[in-house]
Amino acid sequence: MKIGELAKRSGCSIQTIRYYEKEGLISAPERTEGNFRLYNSVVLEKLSFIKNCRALDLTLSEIKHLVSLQNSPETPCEAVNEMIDTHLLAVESRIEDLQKLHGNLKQLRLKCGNARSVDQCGILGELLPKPERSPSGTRNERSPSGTRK
Amino acid sequence: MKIGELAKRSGCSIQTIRYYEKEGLISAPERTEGNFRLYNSVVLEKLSFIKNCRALDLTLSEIKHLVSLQNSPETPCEAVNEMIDTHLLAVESRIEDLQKLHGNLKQLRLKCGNARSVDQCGILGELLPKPERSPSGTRNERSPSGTRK
DNA sequence: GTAAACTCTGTAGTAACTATAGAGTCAAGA
DNA sequence: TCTTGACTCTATAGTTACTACAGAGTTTAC
Ligand SMILES: [Zn+2]
Ligand SMILES: [Zn+2]
Ligand SMILES: [Zn+2]
Ligand SMILES: [Zn+2]
Repeated sequence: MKIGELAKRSGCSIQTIRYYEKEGLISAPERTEGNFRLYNSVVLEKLSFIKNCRALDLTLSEIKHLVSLQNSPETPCEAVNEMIDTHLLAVESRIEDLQKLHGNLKQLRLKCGNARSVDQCGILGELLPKPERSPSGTRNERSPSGTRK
Repeated sequence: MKIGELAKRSGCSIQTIRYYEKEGLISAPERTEGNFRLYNSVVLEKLSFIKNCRALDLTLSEIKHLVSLQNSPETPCEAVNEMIDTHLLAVESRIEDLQKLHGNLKQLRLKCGNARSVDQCGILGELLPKPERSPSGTRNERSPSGTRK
């Protein structure tokens, strides 16, 4: 099986397969005389494993870690559980962030009806820095919520 | 005000400020004789606007678009509303994806108690490709759910 | 024999920064 | 005045997980 067929059968692109090889997620296969990669069906399972992990948003480095664990089958699997737990926490916190963001966007959207001109746009107005409205006692330390991923 | 002070006052890092300048989000300021950037307080407002937008996860290119809209204040602000609406949809869909992911991870986590060895780990077992269990009628087209951002 | 289809390596691009390296500028103290 | 330290400059590389070439070589079919 050459790389093109493997790509079709695995659902990974040719470049992705070569990339995984370069990153050490799958081992370098034999080559034909003409230097073409030659795969057997075992690599299909490895790619499937990787795809399953990627579908859970595990990073390649985490997957690499899991692969290396599989190569020492007698060690305890605690590390696996921890990785999933850590991941769960990250996903949960990301969801919370996005929900806050969603609320902010919803609220912002309400600030403007249609058909105004840009300088009267309620949304743009809201995004501008708050004018220092009160002459006595400045308190302006609020930084807008928001997170990245 | 030199760039260091601007960084402190705006909450953006020095490199970020220079990056925004390179990307055309803020205009290039005057320079001192020694070639140091010299800012006035107007740029503080621009940076604040950008930060507010970034907190809503608007991309730099979207922000650039908003900035350019601000420079033609008489055009209708429809485009602003559309941008926010599009954004809302993207955030909502991302949240849904993550909630699915979260469910999958939770379920996966249940597959393994502690203190097993790697080759008996329920989690790793679950991540491996499903063995073609039934001898009659192969049906294995299920691709695992999951999304990226 | 030749054209099409395939594969190879290596490089650059993506988003929004961050982190250097190596050089120049400026203010204050000895 | 010299020097030290803090600051700034540009340019470049790194981050993540790929994708998309360019330019070359290989294989297959007609
Ligand atoms: Zn993780
Ligand atoms: Zn509007
Ligand atoms: Zn957007
Ligand atoms: Zn386990």
